[in-house]
Amino acid sequence: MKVTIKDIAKKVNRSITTVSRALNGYDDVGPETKALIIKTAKEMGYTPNTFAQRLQKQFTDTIGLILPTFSPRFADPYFSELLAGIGNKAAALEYDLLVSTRAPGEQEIEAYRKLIEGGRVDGFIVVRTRKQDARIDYLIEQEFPFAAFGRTETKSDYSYVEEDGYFGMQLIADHIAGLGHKKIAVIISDPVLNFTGERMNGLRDGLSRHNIFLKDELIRTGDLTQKSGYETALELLHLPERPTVIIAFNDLMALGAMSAAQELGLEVGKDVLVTGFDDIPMSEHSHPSLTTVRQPVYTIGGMVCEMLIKIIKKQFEIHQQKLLKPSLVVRQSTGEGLNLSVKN
Amino acid sequence: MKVTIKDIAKKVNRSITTVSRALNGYDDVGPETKALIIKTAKEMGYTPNTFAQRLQKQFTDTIGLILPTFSPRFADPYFSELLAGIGNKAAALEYDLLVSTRAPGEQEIEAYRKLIEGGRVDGFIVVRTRKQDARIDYLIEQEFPFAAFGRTETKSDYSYVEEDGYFGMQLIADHIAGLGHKKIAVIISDPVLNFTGERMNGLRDGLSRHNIFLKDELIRTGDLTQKSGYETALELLHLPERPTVIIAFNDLMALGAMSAAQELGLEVGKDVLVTGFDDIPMSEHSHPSLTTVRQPVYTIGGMVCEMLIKIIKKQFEIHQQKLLKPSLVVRQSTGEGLNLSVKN
DNA sequence: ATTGAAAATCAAAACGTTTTGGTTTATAAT
DNA sequence: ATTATAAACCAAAACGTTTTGATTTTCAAT
Repeated sequence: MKVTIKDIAKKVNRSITTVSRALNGYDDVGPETKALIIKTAKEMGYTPNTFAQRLQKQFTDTIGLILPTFSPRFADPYFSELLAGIGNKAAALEYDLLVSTRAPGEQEIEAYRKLIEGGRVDGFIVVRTRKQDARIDYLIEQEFPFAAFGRTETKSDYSYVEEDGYFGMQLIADHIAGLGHKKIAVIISDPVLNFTGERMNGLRDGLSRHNIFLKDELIRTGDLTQKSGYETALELLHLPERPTVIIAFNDLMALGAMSAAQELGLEVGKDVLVTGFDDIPMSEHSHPSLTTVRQPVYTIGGMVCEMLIKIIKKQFEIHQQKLLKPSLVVRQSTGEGLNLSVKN
Repeated sequence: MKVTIKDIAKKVNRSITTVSRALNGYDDVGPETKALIIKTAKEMGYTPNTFAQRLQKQFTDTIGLILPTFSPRFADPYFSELLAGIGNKAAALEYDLLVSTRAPGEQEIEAYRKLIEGGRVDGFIVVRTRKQDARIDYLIEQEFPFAAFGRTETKSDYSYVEEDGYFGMQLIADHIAGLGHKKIAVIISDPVLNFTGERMNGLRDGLSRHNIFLKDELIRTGDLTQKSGYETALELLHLPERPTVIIAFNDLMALGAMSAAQELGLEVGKDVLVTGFDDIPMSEHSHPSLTTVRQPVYTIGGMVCEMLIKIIKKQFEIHQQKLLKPSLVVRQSTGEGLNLSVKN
């Protein structure tokens, strides 16, 4: 049988009020009773019943995270790292993390609604924001605490952490332009996602400063998986006028694109350059290694989590908005240090 | 303000008992009152307070998952797919999923203890079992419901789902032996993990049937990340008598090993064969594509989750133990269809 | 001796449900 | 007309906490 506050009260011959107050460090209980209570509580192995606490205190010490699963096979190193970042910070700050997975759409909002109405979480972390984001609209309308990883086009009055995709893509643009390439193909992500637009603008503006303009025909949309990167690149590389650069909007697609190029017998980094975005761990040890934009996902996860908890605790009244400057990581896929590899 | 059962009771002029019973489908409430109650509940947007329910009913409808994070950068597609499998099944069966991440060790058990004592979860899913698994020992001792993905060496009386690593590695052994290779290197995983032993035995036994015996020098331990696969393979390939096959204990390390080989100018699938284990999505679209053993992680996640929920609901008394037969997926990294790739 | 303030303690209410063990009302059977 | 049965309903207790608003005790100051 679980030990309750009542059992302790009986044992030390005090009221449950006193026990509760002693355990919660109030100063209106005598020093020796307090010591005694704390000692017996430990001896009896007392742990407070969370649900009773939460029912009474009207908050949950839990944050919700509903992962948008796009493809059926949701195998993304990016997300597991983000999750670890969020989860570890939450644990450090003594919060529970309630995780759900839901495909974008009607069901998704329903999942948010249920958690809110059931009083199950104190706030949400919203990830992978869309240009028009029903989740954010809903949460703002409900005045429910949340923090987002990413911005939206429409609303702006909420707390978020964002890496500057516009800036990141300019780094790529400068790098590629600096290498003298002009036939540039792009594998973008779903235009519905906010970062797609950001990155696209950054890329366009960056290239145009070097008088390079993208051809519509060379812009294709992938779904952020390696598979789609592979397939899209295959199409691109079969075009009569083959592009010499493929810029992918994330690493997974870039890795897929490299495979496609290699399968066609092209040397990546020479015959065709490939760039990614994210810098997942794989990108450092792929062959060739991938030039990409570093986004410290683990850290970002922690930041968003911390931000949300501060919001929940009302530790600041104006919304926090952090824009992180990513950095360029130049590797072999754009020709860096390729001469190092020698047969045997 | 949140709508409670009391508000509804007041509105329809019935007791809260009746409202509760109507909402829970008891048959001792009149048909029209029942209809009325259900209707007003919907109109007022009533959602029961989960904590009150749980406090009263003494169960939580929540399952716990504590992910063992080995490396600081926890970016593993395998785990995010597993998580999706578990999460979606949990949602389908109306259970919450409480996720924590914790490095193996003292703190880890502490995390289990806290969730149990606080009455926060009805059961656990234990993943990536160790040969001697303190988590499982603890849960058995506490008689707390759980289901594991993986077995242990010591205890056996509990429910689990396991893919047959012994069998899987025999498939690899037969395949490799059939190709006539003898200089075989292995990148194993941490010997503490249960599947390491299983797979090793399968590999040894499989190869010995073809009169092939592994050299100790060619057996190295990695940590399941791509990086360690890369580094270990580099060592192996620099050995005076270079192995012609590298068998890695998971796909991530295999992909790293391929990069290493390629960096040394070796052609994977010809100069050196590489195999993995898991069949993560990346493996199909790497270059060359990776020969591996398919493990349906998403499905397994769902199975373990379902199993646990059945245990919680006491839907069977003897422990369920499922051993899945994995299948071999032969691809280019062991020479399959390599002739297809043509320069331009 | 009385008063006042401070220290220590506690009974009862509250949080929002479900469950227990009824009671009331209507209807049918004697 | 009484009794038994079924249908519809409900008051109160319970789950395990925290909080509110006391009350009691102690002790110093008058």
